[in-house]
Amino acid sequence: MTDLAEPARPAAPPRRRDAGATRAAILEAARNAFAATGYDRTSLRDIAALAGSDVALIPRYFGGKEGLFTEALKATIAPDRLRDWDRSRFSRDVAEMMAGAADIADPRTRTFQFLLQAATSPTTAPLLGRAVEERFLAPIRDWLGDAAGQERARVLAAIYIGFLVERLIRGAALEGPERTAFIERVTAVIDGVVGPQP
Amino acid sequence: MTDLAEPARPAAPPRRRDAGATRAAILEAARNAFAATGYDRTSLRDIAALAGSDVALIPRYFGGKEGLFTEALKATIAPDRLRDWDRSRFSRDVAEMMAGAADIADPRTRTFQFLLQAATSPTTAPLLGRAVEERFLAPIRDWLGDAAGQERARVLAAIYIGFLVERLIRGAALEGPERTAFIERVTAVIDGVVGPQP
DNA sequence: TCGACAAGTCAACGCGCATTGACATGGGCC
DNA sequence: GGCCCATGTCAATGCGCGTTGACTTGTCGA
Repeated sequence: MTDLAEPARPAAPPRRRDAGATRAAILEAARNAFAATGYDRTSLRDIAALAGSDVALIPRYFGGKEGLFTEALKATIAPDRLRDWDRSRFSRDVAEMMAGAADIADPRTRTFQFLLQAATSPTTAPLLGRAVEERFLAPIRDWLGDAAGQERARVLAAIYIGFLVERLIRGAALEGPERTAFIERVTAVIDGVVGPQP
Repeated sequence: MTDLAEPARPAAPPRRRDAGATRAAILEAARNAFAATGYDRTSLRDIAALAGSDVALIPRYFGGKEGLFTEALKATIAPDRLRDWDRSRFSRDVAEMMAGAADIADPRTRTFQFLLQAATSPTTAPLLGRAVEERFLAPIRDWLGDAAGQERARVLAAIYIGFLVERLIRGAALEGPERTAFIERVTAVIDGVVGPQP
């Protein structure tokens, strides 16, 4: 984590004493750090350094590491929704997204990594279940808009999750003809589930 | 982890000095413990207690925690059954396996949990990647036995992982018509990837 | 039977961690 | 302008971890 910890924010506006801003900075740093390295391998010292803050503030503001984690999880689950996809390009868009590098810069990758970390803990797994329902299943279901939408949405979500995990494991991005073939294949698979573009 | 550590093996035959058996007991305990709580949250002391053994033996026999984990992974991802599968029933078999994956008593569930845990820790993800390539992708690739085998195997692996995650998140086992519909859908998806039965 | 060596035990070390409490200090309010 | 509480700093504490090395004990071949 030391590589992440160093620069913090080189020429940041010298934040003055502002508990709210400090809290927010810590929370943002926590979301990134937890997503990148997981709960156990992320130390409060890392987060504090990343936020340009002091370690001791974290137990004080969030009641401890676990408190910070749950709050970061809430902040991650809550806000944005699935963007509006063009249905005629849906499967190909999704396939290309999946083929993309394990790009840490992509906020979707970060979010997903974070959520998946949460899935392995019995205490946070229900949170993930709710997040998936809210962020994936419901929008896709509405979007499919037919009777079988529920179950097809679930299959689609599973495939989506599967490819993201696969990317997580491999680390490297797909390139060249391998990438092309991959996209073709995934497009076909998704079309098989949601139906080809009408 | 203390709840796991206590009983060890109540009325087990008093194992005498046998390095092979001790090694095996440690490995078995490690597979369970890693699957249940993940790499970071599992201590060697937990594993040793679970195996009714001593902590110091683990670095000695396995070269350290990572060595133990790698070996446990290898023991878990065994390609043994794959070659026995009847190709004409392949997709349906896999689909049914996925439908039953939430059953805690099923040893396959432990495998799933183990893999998911491994995927979400940055330390273990590369180890998992190597193990999956060697023990999962390569056999399936050979089994499919055509030029596109590599990429289809990867797609299949991703789908497999995705459904296991989905099952783990939801927790409850599938029942009745929901289960039937699930199996039908997954079978169709897999057929779409590996090709329908020839 | 007995000695040698493998197998198992035990205590200790160093390390990194989260957390604590005592201390310094800035800035809004009278 | 000066108090005083919210805000931030710092050093110290205790704990659990993986790992090490010196030790004891069982077992098997000569």
